[in-house]
Amino acid sequence: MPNTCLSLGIQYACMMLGQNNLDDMTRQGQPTRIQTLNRSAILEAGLEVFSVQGYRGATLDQIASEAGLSKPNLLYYFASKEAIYTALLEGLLDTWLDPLRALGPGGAPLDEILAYVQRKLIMSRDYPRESRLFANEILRGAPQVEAELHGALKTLVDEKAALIESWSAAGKIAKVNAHHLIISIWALTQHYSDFDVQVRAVLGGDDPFAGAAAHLEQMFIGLLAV
Amino acid sequence: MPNTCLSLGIQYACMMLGQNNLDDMTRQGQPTRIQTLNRSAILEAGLEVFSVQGYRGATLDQIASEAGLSKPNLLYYFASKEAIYTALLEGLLDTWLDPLRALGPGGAPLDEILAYVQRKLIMSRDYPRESRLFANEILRGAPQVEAELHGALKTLVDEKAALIESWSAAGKIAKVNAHHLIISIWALTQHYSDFDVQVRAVLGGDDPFAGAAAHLEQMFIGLLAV
DNA sequence: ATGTGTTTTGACCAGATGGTCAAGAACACG
DNA sequence: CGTGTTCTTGACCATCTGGTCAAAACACAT
Repeated sequence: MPNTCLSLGIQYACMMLGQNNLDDMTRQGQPTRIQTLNRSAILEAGLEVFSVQGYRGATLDQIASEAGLSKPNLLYYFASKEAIYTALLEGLLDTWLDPLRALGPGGAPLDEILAYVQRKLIMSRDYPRESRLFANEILRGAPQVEAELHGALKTLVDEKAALIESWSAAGKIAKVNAHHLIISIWALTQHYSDFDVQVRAVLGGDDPFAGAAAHLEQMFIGLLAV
Repeated sequence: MPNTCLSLGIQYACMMLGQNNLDDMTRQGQPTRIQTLNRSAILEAGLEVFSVQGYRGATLDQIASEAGLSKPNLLYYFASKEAIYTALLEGLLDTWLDPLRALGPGGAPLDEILAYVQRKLIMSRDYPRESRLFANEILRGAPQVEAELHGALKTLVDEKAALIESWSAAGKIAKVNAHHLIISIWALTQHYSDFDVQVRAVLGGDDPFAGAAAHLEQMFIGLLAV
């Protein structure tokens, strides 16, 4: 049943761009066990390949072989190379911002920020491929996520920056430029995943993340303590 | 004179891999005016394209068109795509480390480090393409420069880290992990070029580098002042 | 076991891509 | 001007790459 458009009588779905056969099916009900399995295998493989090679550098053959599927089979589950990439990016920024969302007025200001730094560092340690995928996308000029950067990202950052600056103004932490503070937290934590091979070369045998946790804590205490 | 190997009687040169015609010529004397011009136009174009697209993502056609030359003409000056890329990377790490080399026992310890931070930030501002080229290479796993990372880079960093730790031990600056200090300087400064589009999205209209200079100074004074 | 819908794949295609080559155009220089 | 060298390019090639398709293989409910 290659041409679902006509054989199933759901032509309307085929008017939408970027569709593949599966989009029709999933619209009708739960994905099958095999669909769940293979789609996630493809996304996993795509993450592996895209995060190292970037969008243009990655090939469907690499992804297919990494996923243990044939290339036509890939394209049975995703309409195109771009669809795989988009599926990966979709929601990634969202997940990436979760640690920042958790920063709130609940605890002591300094502790809130230090906890954010550590959460972000742990994400770099545990999800380096996601970090690199994102880094590749930004290096290219963020063609796929630029809208989100100016939308969701900026909104959230502005909100959290306001909170931090209120702490600053109240004398609970040192006076800082809150936007640059947030940027510097990203820079410092993501560097340990994105530049992993350089960091490890420089450190010799030491585990980067143990030393990083201590160093970053020291940095932000020095910057923010009053 | 396409086949220089036989027509000039310098077969020995052709035994070396990666040679092109020009390598034979330049071996014999000064490059001509046109050679100097075109080679640098190609490197400039290659920098422009590789820094955004990465090695695999860049195409000879893009580079040729950016350089205002035909593709066969590119390959008259460089033996292959890889040769262009290698020529760009060659020496880049070296240049990249110049600011660190300049860090020495001459001035007041804190000033030396702060000056290094500012030099590095200025390089990010003035040479963002070089920074991104390097970032792309590292993200890929540094296939072309891994040897240099473990060699020249590590040696220099170890040397400067020892100097910084001697300052630390003498109580002239706070006690810090000097390796992580250097890494954090790289992370913070390079982030402003590599993640430029994200930084600008978050900051709105503000010039990133003005704010960055102040923020980084504040960070490292907070960390290092005794 | 049979039939229906799902999943998989070998063969194929068009366009892109890195690279070659022979011949012509431009140049340097006596 | 003439001539040997340097420079440039149109046409071409093999391979890679994203993507298509029809048919075969499979899963599974009845």
